Amino acid sequence: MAIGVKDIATAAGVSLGTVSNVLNHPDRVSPRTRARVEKVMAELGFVPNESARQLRAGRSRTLAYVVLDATNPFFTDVARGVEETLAARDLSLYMCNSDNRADREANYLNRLEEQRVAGILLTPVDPESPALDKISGRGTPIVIVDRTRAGDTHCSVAVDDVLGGRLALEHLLDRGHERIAFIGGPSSIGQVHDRHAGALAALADAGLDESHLVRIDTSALSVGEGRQAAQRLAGMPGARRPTAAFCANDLLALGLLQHCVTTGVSVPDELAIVGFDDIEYAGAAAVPLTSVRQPRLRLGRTAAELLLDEVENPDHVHQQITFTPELVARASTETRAN
Amino acid sequence: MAIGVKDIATAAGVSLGTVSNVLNHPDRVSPRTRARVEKVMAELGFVPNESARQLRAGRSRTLAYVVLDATNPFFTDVARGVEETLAARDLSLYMCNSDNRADREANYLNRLEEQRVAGILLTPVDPESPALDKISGRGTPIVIVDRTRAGDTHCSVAVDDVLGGRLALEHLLDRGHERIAFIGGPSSIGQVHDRHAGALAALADAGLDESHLVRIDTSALSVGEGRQAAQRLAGMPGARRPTAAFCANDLLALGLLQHCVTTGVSVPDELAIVGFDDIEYAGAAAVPLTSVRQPRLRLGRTAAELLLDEVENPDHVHQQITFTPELVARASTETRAN
DNA sequence: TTCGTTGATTGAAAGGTTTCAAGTTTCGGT
DNA sequence: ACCGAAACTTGAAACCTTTCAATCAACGAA
Repeated sequence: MAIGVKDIATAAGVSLGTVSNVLNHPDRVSPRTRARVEKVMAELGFVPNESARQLRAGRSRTLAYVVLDATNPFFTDVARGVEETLAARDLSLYMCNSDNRADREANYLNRLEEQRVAGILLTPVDPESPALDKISGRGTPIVIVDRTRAGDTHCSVAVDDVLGGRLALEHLLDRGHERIAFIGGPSSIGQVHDRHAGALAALADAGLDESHLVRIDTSALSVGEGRQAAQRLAGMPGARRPTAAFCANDLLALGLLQHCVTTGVSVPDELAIVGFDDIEYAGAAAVPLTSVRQPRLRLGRTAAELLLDEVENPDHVHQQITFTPELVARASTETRAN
Repeated sequence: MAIGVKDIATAAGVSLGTVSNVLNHPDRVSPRTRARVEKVMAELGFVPNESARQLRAGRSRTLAYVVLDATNPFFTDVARGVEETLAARDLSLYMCNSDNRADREANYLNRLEEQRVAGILLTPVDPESPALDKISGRGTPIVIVDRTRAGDTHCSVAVDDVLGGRLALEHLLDRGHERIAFIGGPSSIGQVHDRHAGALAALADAGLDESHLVRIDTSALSVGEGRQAAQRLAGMPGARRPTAAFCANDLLALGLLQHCVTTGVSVPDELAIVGFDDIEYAGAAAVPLTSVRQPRLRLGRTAAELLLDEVENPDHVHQQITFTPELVARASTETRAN
């Protein structure tokens, strides 16, 4: 059924090798035969079999980016940065969604390794997983995105989440808040852990003890979970209820904000809110959201560059790059003029 | 360097065939040898070469979804629906982003066909492109998502965009608006065209001529373009300025809204806004957005089911499924009580 | 003891491409 | 007309699996 190089060769009256040359080394073939072969290929609808090609030639023209949550605009923006860098080269990017589940991530990594992709960009569920060493040890380069990893076994591109957490909390403390909620979870997510740690550090620096940061745990970093957190917050007795919330990401913050707005809780007067990521929707929210901005596109571009270098450059050396986050203050934490 | 079945066979003291059987037909092999072979595979870090496997066996366990815009939450939600359906089966989904560019779409489709993926879900730049017939004609099934196509050459799952446009406009007319902006573009995007057509139809039904719908063209369906459209709107002389806007999707609507809020244009009093898609952020916006809801997850699930049927079922027949959109009214179009 | 079964294992062929050493053609120069 | 070099073209081997017909081993039945 399927047309192969052999059929093309026969139909065009040339040898297999020539057909292959038309495909891979057009310069080696005389213009006339090339034209003839190409015509036949078009007529017969020839589609080279990438499996066979890759099997024989050993190379691959696809990369993959395995993200924690494809529905989070933060990650799709990073992906856009990756694509920008790849667009120049003749490479394709497949995006895979681990949905923050180790089993799904493992599945995808397996598949990608079996497929012998040229390289993998990964925002890992657990950056310390030994599976990563195994995979890159066998020859599929991995660049870690939005996380760092102990040691210099891999390239990584990340943002200083601890600093980010610190910035967020300092901002709230500056505005006089002393009972602050940290909304995020599960804490197994590294980003959540680091941002929380940064918040605690800021608290300590301000001479306040940990009791000033009440932790509200969520089961995911989603808008829905943000809404639920809002209910829990609302259920607290007024005296103990926080006057501000630092959310581990913008999705949570948006959910929280939405619930406040619909239930008539005034933001920022009754509750100030800080998010994290500064996704595009943060500034457009009911009350424009103060958020800790990460250079998303840049993250993606840089990660892609590192990966390409590791793929193409034989004396590549691993690099850990860390970007600095930046707090963007908006209405959700404004103090009323008085 | 790389370990192959041959190495495993040697190390385990069995034949190639047996190693392959351990992989593909474990029941055919005695428990004892199976254990031994598996042990050796683990020790040597054997990773089957999918290219070779696919070349010989002819099957593939991956599907792909080529979307128009990976940063649009609408599409990632559809993708989530797809993944839900695929999760049960042992299949992987690769997401590719055409960014609404025909050349990138063609590139991806090419690659995917060369890779011999089991099937493709596609939200096409141009559903009538003959390329689609060629590809599916050669044996790679394609299901069209969020668009329909003349004829019954493919399965498709879509939402009635014309009806959606009509609903949006009827809603605005009901609220007394008679100078309405249609914000969207480029009109080469089918969804934009259909939604506009629906709007025009509603206008006609109301006995108003086309001049009541002023078209503001955008170069993409993004938040940024929405902000720009807002500026153009603001630049119009008061007498001719529309009192309401129907945006071809929620991203535009959010951008428009954001600009209004920051420049002090009151929504809905000075400008009522209707979006399309009802993405998660629509309800959480500065002014909660009235929007035309599409059943996103259901769209994805259904598309995946159709594709699986086409892949697995020899006497599959193509189906065109159309869902009905639904208007969700929120504050952005509320009429002030008076 | 031998035969027939069943179950486990084997080994060669096949799948579609690229590679590369070897062979053939072309062409300018004499 | 002939030579040598340069330009093309060729064909077989190799890439790593899976498949399947054939072989082998074991074991219960006759």
